[in-house]
Amino acid sequence: MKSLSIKDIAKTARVSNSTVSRALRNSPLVNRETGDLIRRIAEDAGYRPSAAARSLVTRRTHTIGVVVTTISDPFVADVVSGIEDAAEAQGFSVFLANSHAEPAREKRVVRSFEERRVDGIIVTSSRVGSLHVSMLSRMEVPIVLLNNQHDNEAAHSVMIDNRGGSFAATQHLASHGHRRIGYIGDRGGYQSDAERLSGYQAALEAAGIEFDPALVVRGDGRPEGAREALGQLLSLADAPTGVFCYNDMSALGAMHEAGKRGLRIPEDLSLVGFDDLYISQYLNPPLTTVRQPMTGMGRMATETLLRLIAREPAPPVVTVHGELIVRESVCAPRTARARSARARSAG
Amino acid sequence: MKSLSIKDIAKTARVSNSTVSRALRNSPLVNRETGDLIRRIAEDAGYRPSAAARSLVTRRTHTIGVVVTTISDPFVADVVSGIEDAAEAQGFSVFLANSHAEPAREKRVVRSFEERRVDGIIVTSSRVGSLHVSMLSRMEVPIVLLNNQHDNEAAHSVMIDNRGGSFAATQHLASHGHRRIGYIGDRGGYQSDAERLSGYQAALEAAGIEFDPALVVRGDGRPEGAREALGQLLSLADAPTGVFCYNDMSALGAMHEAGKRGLRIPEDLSLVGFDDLYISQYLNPPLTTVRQPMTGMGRMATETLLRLIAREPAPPVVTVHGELIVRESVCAPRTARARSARARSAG
DNA sequence: CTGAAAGCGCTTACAG
DNA sequence: CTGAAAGCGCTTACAG
Repeated sequence: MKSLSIKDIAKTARVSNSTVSRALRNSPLVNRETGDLIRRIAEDAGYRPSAAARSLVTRRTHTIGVVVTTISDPFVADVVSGIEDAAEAQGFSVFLANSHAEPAREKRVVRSFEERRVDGIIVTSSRVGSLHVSMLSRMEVPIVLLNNQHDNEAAHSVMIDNRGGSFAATQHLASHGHRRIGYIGDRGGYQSDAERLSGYQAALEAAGIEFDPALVVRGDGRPEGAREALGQLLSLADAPTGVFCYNDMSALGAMHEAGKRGLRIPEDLSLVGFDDLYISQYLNPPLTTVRQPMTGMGRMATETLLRLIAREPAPPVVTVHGELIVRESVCAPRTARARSARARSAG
Repeated sequence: MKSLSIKDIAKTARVSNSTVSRALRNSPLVNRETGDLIRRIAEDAGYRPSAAARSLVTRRTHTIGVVVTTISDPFVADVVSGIEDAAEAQGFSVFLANSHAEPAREKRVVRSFEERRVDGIIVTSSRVGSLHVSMLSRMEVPIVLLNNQHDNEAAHSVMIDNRGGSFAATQHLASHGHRRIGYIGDRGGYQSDAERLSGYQAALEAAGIEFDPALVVRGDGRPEGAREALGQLLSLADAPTGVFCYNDMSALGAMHEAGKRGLRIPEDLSLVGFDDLYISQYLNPPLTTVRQPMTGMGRMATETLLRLIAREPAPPVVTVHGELIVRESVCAPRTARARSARARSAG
């Protein structure tokens, strides 16, 4: 039951622990034949060196801690997939922890990562919570933030170019002739939300469209909140004909709400999302959106982190640019007359 | 930089290491005041006991390893969320590893879990790969399989009642008057696929509908495969009016393909899924499906595993029953005449 | 090339 | 209630 130790291998190989240790790490200090013998014995016995014992002396655990709000979020899941792939490729294991944005939980997670002596930490799309600023910067290991929602000069980060992406999305709507363009934001999105709003405004300005604050409403980054937000937009006297949504989940909710109200996408309402979740291409209609390379960003975050762990230089901020993926949720707006006729018959 | 050890705390508290160790674990063997003092000193210093050092002597790491095919799968992500929540609640941390169903990767993952001396392992919806049978049963730690695709008597498991769920789904279609009911399976689904097929057949029989092998086609459990599979079904001379899909991802693909062909759901084609992914309620139309309590199943798997780790008795198999969630993707089939009329105009 | 020894940071009988 | 000592399973100067 009890697993084998280096001593057991040493005994059957009739050498010292030191030699076994060296042989197993393929040290050139060991005689070729002796090394081969030891490795064969270890292999046959199914010996597995204890990572705990090793890390106790090397002071490296080859583990990284990943904190997410919730792994149930498809965006987060993709990011984590990229993180794990990149980590595994370099012999690192990942501890995954949900924080659910609960301060108490975040504290426990950080404590646990400290006790486990993770070599580094990645924090994904952190919302409020206690993780910020002080707690993170007090930590002794490198930290990489991915799409974090608050400025944090203490840590390295991988960020999507929110402004550029939302500019492209909004411009796409404008280029189809939309003049009344709404924005459904995320009230919990902080920095991302502010930046996407700013890109939206810049695109309006570039298109010579006056910014109307009434066209900016906020959901919660999920379908439910977006449904309500779209409702507000549609109750406007001069409702938008196109809407840019904070993310695809919001666009999904908006699509659903529009359907409930008998509005067709894109004929009655054009919609653009942000993220390009896997499912977005299969929606009805397929969603036009700004692609975030989620697994790629997870990979980059890991690469930055592993570089920091190895005390190699790494860029403090890597900015990733989204790509507008044009599908079928945008078309030219209907004329006002056609719209009101339809509204009458639908009402 | 170097983190504090028990010695540092002992020194400033002017007691021995042993006493610090005891105080930190709230041992009743320590004088109340001394204990309080030690705990305060440790707290103020931000001391964190080394999990590695502790586990070296206790032979417990309070970690579990979780192997998934890919965390990008929304079903898997929800399961893992439940696993992590239940583990965290009991002071366990989780190592997450993608296997991507690659045998080489699976071997590395298992080796890594062995070296890290995880206290137990959960394997989710494992497809082929090398994890099965021998490799798993050789392991010295308890293992729990969740919706595993192969019989494995060596391990405990948490399973959805595939047969019951697909029976209900198929029966739901039959009860709406469908007589030509297709099944889009998952060619990589092994046991789950076989059981869902069996439930489908049982429901047909119960409804007095003769089983037609031509109505059974297989995708890959994802939208793409289902699109192709639906194409096969629709090319039949006597195409089905309703289709039960292996999972919601397949239903999403079928929905998309139907839309491309100008078929409306449910008027022209009724669809039922399996899983009840978060997004399914927001599809257009909202998907009727069999709910799998994914996070709950993750929790149960963890609870079973922790029980085994504690050497308490645990049920070898816990079967979870799905619930049919009726939404809007099923209605009565159109008459043959109406259908062919529409087919003509659409063609 | 090899081994004996010290030490990583804890826990836990054992003795007092 | 407290401490000295041994030991968990490794790695790594140090000496040969």
